[in-house]
Amino acid sequence: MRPHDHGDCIRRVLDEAERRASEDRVNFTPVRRHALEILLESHAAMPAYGLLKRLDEDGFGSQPPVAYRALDFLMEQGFVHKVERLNAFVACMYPDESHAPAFLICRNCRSVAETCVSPSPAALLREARAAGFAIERSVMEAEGLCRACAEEGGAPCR
Amino acid sequence: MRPHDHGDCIRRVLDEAERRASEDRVNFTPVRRHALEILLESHAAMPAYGLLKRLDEDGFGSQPPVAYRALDFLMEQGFVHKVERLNAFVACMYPDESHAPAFLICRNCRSVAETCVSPSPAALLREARAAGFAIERSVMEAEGLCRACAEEGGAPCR
DNA sequence: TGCGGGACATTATACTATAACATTCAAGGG
DNA sequence: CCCTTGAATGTTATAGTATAATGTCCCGCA
Repeated sequence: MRPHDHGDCIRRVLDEAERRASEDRVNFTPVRRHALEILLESHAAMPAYGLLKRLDEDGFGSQPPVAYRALDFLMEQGFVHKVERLNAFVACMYPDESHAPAFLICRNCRSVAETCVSPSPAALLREARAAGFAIERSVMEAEGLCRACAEEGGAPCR
Repeated sequence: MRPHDHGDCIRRVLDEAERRASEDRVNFTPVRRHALEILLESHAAMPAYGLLKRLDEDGFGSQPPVAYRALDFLMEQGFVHKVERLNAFVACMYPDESHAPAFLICRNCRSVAETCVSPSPAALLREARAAGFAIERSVMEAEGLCRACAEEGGAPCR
């Protein structure tokens, strides 16, 4: 992950989410908003039970459905993606664009860089058409080493 | 999934696995081989505990490590892939080629068609390079409706 | 013969996710 | 104003996925 002004980065996404939520008349409740804020704190993927722990500490309840319901909502709205490879969740960096997310997952520090590939890569679309398969969503997950971790023990990405 | 001679399909993959295993001097033990056979029975993804049940019925033991150890081996050797989206496993249809697997996952019948995309799609490689990220493996998972299920209640794919 | 390593057995436990049902509360129609 | 309705949340229980840790067996080899 390239260094960046993370405060800006959070604010930008949060504002966009706020805007989209009110526009779509969906209910951006405190627990949902706070869950998104927590996920935005870093670009690392966070497990559901990690999020739950944070939500609990902040007074939102301690039972699994608290976290999973917030996550379900945020994913439906496209504010959060699940990184299947890690069974963990990250805030979407492009909440304003329709896209098929692609993740660069660092196996060392678990940071997750999201880059969008076009809705679905052309090669895959071709294959799918040939097989008579109708793609509804797709995701790409690549595992490897991020720049910081490759630079030998460099500070973990933020 | 297009109709095909599944007997041939199984034999072909099993032979190739056998060949590769002896070539690489790895130990293709009965439980490992049988696990692969079970996964080859259909192109649907099978959960670890489903595989475990089958292995148990066939006399290979009933504890989770039985299944997970066999799966770990088969994945290391590239004979089996994990479909993260389903927490389930499928036999690889291209055990003789190095590839980044791409899955077309039917949300209705859970059939999984594997198609290989080149080691990593060009667009993603470009993004990764720009971010200083070194990709080690990647996978693409697309969800949708397979031909059989799209043809309204058609027989589930085999 | 002894040793080293891979495979397997066994027990226990950690982690991930959802089902099912009760409660609350706000918006809208009669 | 009251009632209905539905979304959001609270609460309890349980299902499903995966690994840790330790010990045993057996085979190849010095």
